[in-house]
Amino acid sequence: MSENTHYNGMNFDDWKKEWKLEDRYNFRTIESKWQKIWDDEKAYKVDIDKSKEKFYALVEFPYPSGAGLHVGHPRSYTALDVIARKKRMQGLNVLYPMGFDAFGLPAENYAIKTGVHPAVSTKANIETFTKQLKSLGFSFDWDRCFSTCDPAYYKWTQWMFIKLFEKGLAYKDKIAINWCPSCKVGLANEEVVNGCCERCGAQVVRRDKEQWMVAITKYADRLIDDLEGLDFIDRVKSSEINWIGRSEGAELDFDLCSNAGKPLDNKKLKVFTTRPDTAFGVTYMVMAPEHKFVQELMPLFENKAEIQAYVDETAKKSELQRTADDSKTGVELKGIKAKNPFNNKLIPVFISDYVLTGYGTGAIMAVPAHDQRDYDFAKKFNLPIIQVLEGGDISEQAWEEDGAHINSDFLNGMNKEDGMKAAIDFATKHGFGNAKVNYKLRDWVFSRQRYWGEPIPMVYCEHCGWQPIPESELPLTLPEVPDYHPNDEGESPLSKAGAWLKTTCPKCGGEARRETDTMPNWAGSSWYFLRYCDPHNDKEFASKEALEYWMPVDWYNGGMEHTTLHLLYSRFWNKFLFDCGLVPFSEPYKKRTSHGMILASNGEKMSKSRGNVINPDDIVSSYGADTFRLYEMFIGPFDQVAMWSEESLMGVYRFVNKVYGLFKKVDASAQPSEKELRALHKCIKEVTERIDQMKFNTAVSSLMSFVNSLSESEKISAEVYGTFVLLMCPFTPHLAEEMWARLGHSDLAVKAPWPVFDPKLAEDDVVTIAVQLNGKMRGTIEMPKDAAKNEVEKAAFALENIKRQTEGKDIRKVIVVPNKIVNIVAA
RNA sequence: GCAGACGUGGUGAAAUUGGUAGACACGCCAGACUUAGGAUCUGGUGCCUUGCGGUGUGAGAGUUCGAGUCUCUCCGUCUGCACCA
Repeated sequence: MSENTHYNGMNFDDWKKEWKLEDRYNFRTIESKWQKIWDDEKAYKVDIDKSKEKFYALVEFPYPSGAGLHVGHPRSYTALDVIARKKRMQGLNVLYPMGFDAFGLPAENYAIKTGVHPAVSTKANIETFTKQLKSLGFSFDWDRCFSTCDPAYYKWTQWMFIKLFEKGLAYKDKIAINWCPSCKVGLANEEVVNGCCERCGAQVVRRDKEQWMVAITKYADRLIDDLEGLDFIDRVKSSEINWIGRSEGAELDFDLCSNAGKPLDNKKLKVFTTRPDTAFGVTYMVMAPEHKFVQELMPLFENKAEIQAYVDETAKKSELQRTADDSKTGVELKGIKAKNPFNNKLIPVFISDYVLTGYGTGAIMAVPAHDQRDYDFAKKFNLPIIQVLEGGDISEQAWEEDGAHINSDFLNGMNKEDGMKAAIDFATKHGFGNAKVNYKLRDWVFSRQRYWGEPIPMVYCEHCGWQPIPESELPLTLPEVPDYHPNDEGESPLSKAGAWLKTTCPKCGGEARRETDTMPNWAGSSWYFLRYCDPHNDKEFASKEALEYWMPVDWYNGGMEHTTLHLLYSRFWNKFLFDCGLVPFSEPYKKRTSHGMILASNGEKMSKSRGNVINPDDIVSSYGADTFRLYEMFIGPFDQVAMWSEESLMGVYRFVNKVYGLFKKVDASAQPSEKELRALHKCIKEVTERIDQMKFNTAVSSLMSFVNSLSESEKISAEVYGTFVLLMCPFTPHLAEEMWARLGHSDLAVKAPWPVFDPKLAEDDVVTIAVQLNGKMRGTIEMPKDAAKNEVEKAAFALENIKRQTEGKDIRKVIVVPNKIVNIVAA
């Protein structure tokens, strides 16, 4: 494209003449014009350039739903677009990519309803999303766009799964999983919200199933510890730490015995406790009803029927029912006792659903004096309560605070720290326990009984067990199936794929059967940021050179709701690849921020059912992309929830029009006044700083203030207006580009250098100093910047108000804070 | 219960981190103008008071010459996790 195309070869004055013909701000023409030019010129395409500093800005790629883009998406995308654009103008080599997280349930459910292949509907949705995103003028490098459902992409997702398998981190296990009876699919813990399916809201039940698992728990410590050096906002860090839930304590073995105290063979009840030092207060034991000992020891129990009935009842309960009711129920296992290894006392053993099978060992030592749950249980079943920590009134409730040890033999008198150490030492010495760290985090359930996901590249052979398919057979593409319904037995639609299922064992060559489960949609998003570095590579998932240049991500913005899902998974995944020597950094993201949700104007969540959804397309067609972008940045603090307001949007629209209209006053020959220059440089300073601090709302207010300050100017110099236009560019790139061209520039505004402020001009040379009397404001004085203290003091006392009110009073003290305030203390 | 965030006009919010509270915008009031446009422009707008002035950042106390900001106590809101031993 020739240099003059966007300027039609005209000179400045000709442009102005033509412009007069179109007095109104026609955003439709302007925006589509510049979008086409940026597209044609590939203005945002980047390549590795080692002479330049890189900057990798990332936003969470969307799931291309049939509903199209939501107003929440552009809040995040515009914010990082502003940052990316500014960094680009500041001379950095900026990677700002976009793609699609395209596997997932909605496309599959749509297929079940309509018979349309998910690949077809997904492709159509991606086209809609792409069009919508382009209409907003984001500076994505579209050449790097891909979808997680592209075989060329998921080939590598499968390849990485095989790596996980080879390193023993992916394994098949029969576990009680969270089963959604409505979606007919197993869910990861992270996908269960209040005992209900995150997607459909149905109550989740427990179900034993063979599942592929990924051993994320092996990385639990590193996922916590490595947060330390990262620039993540606090609530993200604390959520991750909380979710991983590390607690330090001990594992202790209690011998199970006959009523007479004779130990049963190989039946040691292992418990996890964070307070081994309270062991002298243990008065009974509790196992989860699912604990394997319950069935194994069943012949010994005197009340078999009662026990079995309780076990059955618990199994029927949903997670929600089980946690909603905190009244304590349970059954004693009559016929056995446990022996407390600290004092050899025999104590009763119970089963109760307040003990969870999934945490610790599925059994606890109960210390009713110092744990409210145990206390409630003990009261209900009339069990003894022995206080072992001083303090509180245990006739009322459990004492959960610290106190010196009592009734505890060799621990007596010790504080918590010493007691813990002594108790663990004792257990270790006598061989019944050791220090132990426990996590709430569970291994990642990686199987989904669904069609629209990456096939798990594994085959099962009678002789050789589970084997990965050879790398040469990747990608293992999704087969066609007659229909997409999962069945009630929890078999994936892939089980209907006929001939596809049969294959040979890569190890022995014998008959083998393919895995029919697919991966969760979190799989593809766990490494997409790596692929952006080198998206067309068909030899590797990304070249070492590209990864070394672009990684880590410098700034990643996304939703809070992904903190314990995608963010945690992808950090784990990256660490795993790092351990394999495949990526150069152990943490993928340097900085993580999170945007607040956009609510409807009444403060409710936007939803189809409430009918209060704002469609970005409507806003773009009524007000233009620039107004939309600028409004979303102005709406309020970026990290907080905001309410949609059409009135505020109008205010921003007026401002955009005003900036456009200001061109009328632009005069190529006008010299900027000092006042204008000062206002301009102050604006450059503020906008620059505030973008970096993510204070977009006040950055916009700086732009508005500057325009207000020009209201008295008859003529505006082209230089001042041009600089201002560049400051607008990250927010309103189309308008900026248009006005930049009209000023006679033949280069693109989006490639122009970011304005730099002159510190001398950015600060006022005359300051207004407040004058206080005994801390109360009594007036202001105008002084040159950095005026001498005595001058300032003199001016302060010269104020009428001060003269009058200090008359006859004793001046005790005068505090002068340079350029800020004078406070006179008088009595 | 645990963790995190927060509480400022009629509304969304600012406040250079201890120094003029309410920037910027919405709304409202008054006026100007018009080629009637989703108009635009000018001025005003925390509360009480005719004025002088007083008062004001959830409540209360403290530190300070000076507190929206720091400390303590209490009240309230939102978000995440939650029978996690």
